[in-house]
Amino acid sequence: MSPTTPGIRARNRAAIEREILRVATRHLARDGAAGLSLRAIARELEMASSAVYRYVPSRDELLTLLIVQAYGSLGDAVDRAVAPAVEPLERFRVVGRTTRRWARRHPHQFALLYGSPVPGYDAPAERTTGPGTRVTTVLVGILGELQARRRTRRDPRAEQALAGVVDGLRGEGVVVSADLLSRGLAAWTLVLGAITAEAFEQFGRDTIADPEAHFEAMLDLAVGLVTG
Amino acid sequence: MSPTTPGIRARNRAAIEREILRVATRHLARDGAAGLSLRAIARELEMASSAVYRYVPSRDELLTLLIVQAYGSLGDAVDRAVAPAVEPLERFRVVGRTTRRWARRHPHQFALLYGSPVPGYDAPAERTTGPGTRVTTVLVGILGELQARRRTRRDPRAEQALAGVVDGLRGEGVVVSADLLSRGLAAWTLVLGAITAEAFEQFGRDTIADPEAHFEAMLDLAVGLVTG
DNA sequence: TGTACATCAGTGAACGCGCGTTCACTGATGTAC
DNA sequence: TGTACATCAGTGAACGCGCGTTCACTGATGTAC
Repeated sequence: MSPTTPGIRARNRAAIEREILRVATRHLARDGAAGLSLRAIARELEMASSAVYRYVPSRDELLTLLIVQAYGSLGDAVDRAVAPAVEPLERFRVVGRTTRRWARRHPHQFALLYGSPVPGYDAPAERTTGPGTRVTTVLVGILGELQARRRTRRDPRAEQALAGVVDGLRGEGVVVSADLLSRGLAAWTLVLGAITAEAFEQFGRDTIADPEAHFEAMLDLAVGLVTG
Repeated sequence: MSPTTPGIRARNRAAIEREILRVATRHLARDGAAGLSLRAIARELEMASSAVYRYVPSRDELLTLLIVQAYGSLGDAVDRAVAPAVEPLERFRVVGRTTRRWARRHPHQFALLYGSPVPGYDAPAERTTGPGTRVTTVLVGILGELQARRRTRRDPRAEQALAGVVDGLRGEGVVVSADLLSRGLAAWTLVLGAITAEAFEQFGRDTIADPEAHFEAMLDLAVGLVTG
């Protein structure tokens, strides 16, 4: 057996690793991050709780894996939904709608990424920031396109607030003025805020009669922020 | 002793109730809602853990008290900061700034009110919605004033999305069009979203060079949403 | 092809921890006559 | 003013639960010669 093809042990290993992650994802979806328990996962897989440690070094590591996976799931959904040919402002709407739909389908995952920090856990930045920037990258691409067909306005305060980011983006080949970036951030903050408000019921249950229509209204106003 | 003046037992009781709430508030501020523990509070007050049950019927009840208290604390801060005479748009800014300052000073309280739900606990609506509407009331008042000096625009989608709310407000003596209410909700969603993003580091640590300037920029754009 | 050894998966018991809540009980404080 | 009784605060032990993690050990799988 050549060393590149994995033996059955390695394949079993990979299969069980997937099983663990699958069950963990289900538990996360049902009970939330705070309720995630290695023992419960082991019980469901009918292994001794100690056996899980052959595959996952600790509960915190597992949480990190789940965060990475959640970012991946959201990133995939957005990438699938966004067709690059479409007009940038419409693309922005699609990103917003897709993120909202994803959040509604995976509320605990959404809370894990965008909600209060999990008590007793802090995400290792070096492993979660990468997967976390995929949606941001799409949004920044949209801003870059918008900038190209726009005359640059100066906004000294935005330049101060976002010093460094504008330069950083230019280093990645995206030219965006501080003014437009500030507006883009506001637009996305509004969209994410609307999703958060809905997910966490910040305005009370059943206050808003038609959540879809309300979200579309928020999207329009968000678009107005970047075009204005 | 007249029945209206409380005896020393009652006064001791009230004092100890305050003590418990004080310690609970400190623990909440330090460890967050998920880490709140009756036993830990009892330990700090040097009483048996069972003794706490003479004052607080359960952990969930205590959490409810803390939520009510947090809403009160935020409401007080906003009321203190907002002088009714001031121009409404400036008042909106003051509400935003005050809420942000409060959130930065009380991050765990903020998470309790506006973050992910506490696992295993759901707030009894009949006791938390009242205290939770104080900031909203101020905002609605601002919208009412703005409406008075504005010609009403019709927005059928907003009317559909917010059916009931507009009528409900009118019942409380506040006349706001669905269009303006929708814009006001967007503005506040943007402000709250910006505070949330900062509190939960949604855009990564240290991405924004000058958070104060950034927040002011968001406030300006939020104001633009209601005037636009 | 067969044998000796190394690697690995998985077990079961244990450590040490913390939690919410209940319950029978003691002793002090208040109340009614 | 004094006495009998009721109320209340507080105790300490216990129940029952769950958790993350470690460790010595068994038996199967893979590897080198």
